[in-house]
Amino acid sequence: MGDWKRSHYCGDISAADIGREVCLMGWVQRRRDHGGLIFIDLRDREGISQLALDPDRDPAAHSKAEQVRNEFVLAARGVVSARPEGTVNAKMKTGEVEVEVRELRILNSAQTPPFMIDEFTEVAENIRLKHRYLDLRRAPLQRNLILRHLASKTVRRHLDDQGFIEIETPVLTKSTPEGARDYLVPSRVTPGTFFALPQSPQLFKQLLMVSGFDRYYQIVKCFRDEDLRADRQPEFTQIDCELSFVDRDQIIGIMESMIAEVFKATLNLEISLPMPRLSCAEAMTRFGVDNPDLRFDLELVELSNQVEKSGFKVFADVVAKGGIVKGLNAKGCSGLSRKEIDDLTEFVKIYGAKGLAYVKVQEDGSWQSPIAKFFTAEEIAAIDRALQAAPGDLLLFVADSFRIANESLGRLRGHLGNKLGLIGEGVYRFAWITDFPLLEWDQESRRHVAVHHPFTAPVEEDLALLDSDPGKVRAQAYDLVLNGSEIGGGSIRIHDQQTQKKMFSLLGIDAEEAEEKFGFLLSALEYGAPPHGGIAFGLDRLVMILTGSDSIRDVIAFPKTQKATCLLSGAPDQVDSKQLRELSIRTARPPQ
RNA sequence: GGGGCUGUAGUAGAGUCGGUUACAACGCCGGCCUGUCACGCCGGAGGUCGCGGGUUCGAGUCCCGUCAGCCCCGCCA
Repeated sequence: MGDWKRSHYCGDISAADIGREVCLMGWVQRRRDHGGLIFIDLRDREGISQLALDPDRDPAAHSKAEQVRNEFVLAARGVVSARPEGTVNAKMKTGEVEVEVRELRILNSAQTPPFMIDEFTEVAENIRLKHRYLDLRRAPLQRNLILRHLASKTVRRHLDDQGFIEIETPVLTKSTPEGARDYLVPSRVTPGTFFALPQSPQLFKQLLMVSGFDRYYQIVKCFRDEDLRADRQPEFTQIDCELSFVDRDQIIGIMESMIAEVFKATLNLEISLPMPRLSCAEAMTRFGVDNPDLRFDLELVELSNQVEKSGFKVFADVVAKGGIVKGLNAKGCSGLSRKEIDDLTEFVKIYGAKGLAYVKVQEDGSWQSPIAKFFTAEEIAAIDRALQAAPGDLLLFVADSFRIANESLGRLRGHLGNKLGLIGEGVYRFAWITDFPLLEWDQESRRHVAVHHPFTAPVEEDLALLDSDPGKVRAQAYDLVLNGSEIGGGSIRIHDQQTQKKMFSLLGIDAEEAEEKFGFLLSALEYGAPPHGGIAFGLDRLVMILTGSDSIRDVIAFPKTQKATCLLSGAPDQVDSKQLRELSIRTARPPQ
């Protein structure tokens, strides 16, 4: 660069700078060589400016420009000038002006990149990931990561304003039972033992409350060794918060105003507060899932009463055995083809449903359906009434256990919302989901498991039920759902040792194991633990929604593939046998 | 662990019923061009059809396996 100093970002020069001498540095987006005149579009993170090189005016700069290729790194000194009449480019932010280059320096050359650094070229994701540093040069990912920064910055400012203190917690910590599979790190100093990477800083932030920090937050990496999805990476970032001497509503109030500020700062959107709330039970009843997408209706209706005495054995038997029948009215969809309905049937089978019954409501209001013949006129009228059926509608039914009927039809609801175009662009619908059950019976392990986590406090008036009917106990837990995606969740925590011990025992963790795995927490609870609670938001998911991304990978600088590998660095990889010896590690199976 | 989709020049695609030398575009290289802006025109180079096996006189195409990427189920307190 010599003694040259950049004066402006490429995207930042405008008509106000006409006549000014500038120095730009950036990458060659494009060179247009007219034999005489050469134009170069120079790009940096803020945008693109056109360099004009005239052989008559500056022959030295012009001849240097002849060697330039895409993605070369240039420094250009010159004068901002108005483009001649008729050559203004209205599509460009800087399209009114150009830089008449007086001096040009090639700061670095570049190989032809494996794909074009532009917005027009679609590239397979494995190639993008292998050359991630080039993909990150492209405008969409630049935009996403800059917006992510803006979101983080807003969160920090808001929480600081609210008296939160940012405190770091260990990344090398202790593996504890419950929850996701841990990533483990062997200890060299204590052979045969392992650290775990945190699934969340849960216990440490509670200990910080015991320490009296009162309001803590951290934007922090968390690690879960589970299979990946479009919205799940093995390492992800949480906005992690914990507060003392507050109740659920205070936490919700602080957090929803934080989220509203993030929307204001990133999308310039006003979110109306307070955000709506739904009990978990109501969400299940109306939408079949505990993370409903509220951007469209298509509500589910339970029809067990209407069909339990019907001649349609599939429905009647399910109800007789304690299951339920639920229906949903796909308004105006009676025109769906047999193939399309078969596809919907396949869709619900993914979630364990055995089938999908359907009714097309004809012009005269009568049913066209394989199951119509099993129902009396009264039953048909009752079902029509419950579903508010009208000519042209398509009624869909699933009969199964409570869990499967709700989940399969609830997922189908989401699928139809997309397929039928019921979801408007730029619409954001929040809901706090509250009153989750504390515990859930797990068939496989024949025990109760925590719905949220083992440190969640029961609703006070349900405390007595802990002994008599633990499945009925509600938790002081809450999730924030946005457009059908869970973007955050938290709870009021247990702050007395006796309740915490009882909770462990309900989860089938005996006193000895509780002491071994969670002894440090149990001890801390004895030394004046304040009432406290908190929440954690998935920053990646939030930014995914803010940027309209289909994949979490598009909001993470260096993401992993579905097989949890990094195509850029080649991680994970074998290590030197000396490293393994030092760690007292021997592998049972060679890598394939 | 399971279900599904995809894989053809650097990139993204076409390739019919199995049949000659695998196409055109963008990019790349060379030439021409003094107001373009995803510049234009002319010419050129570039292929282990993911990999392995099988069927066949003959496979990019059919079959089996395998690898990789993606979507989903399970899993994710």
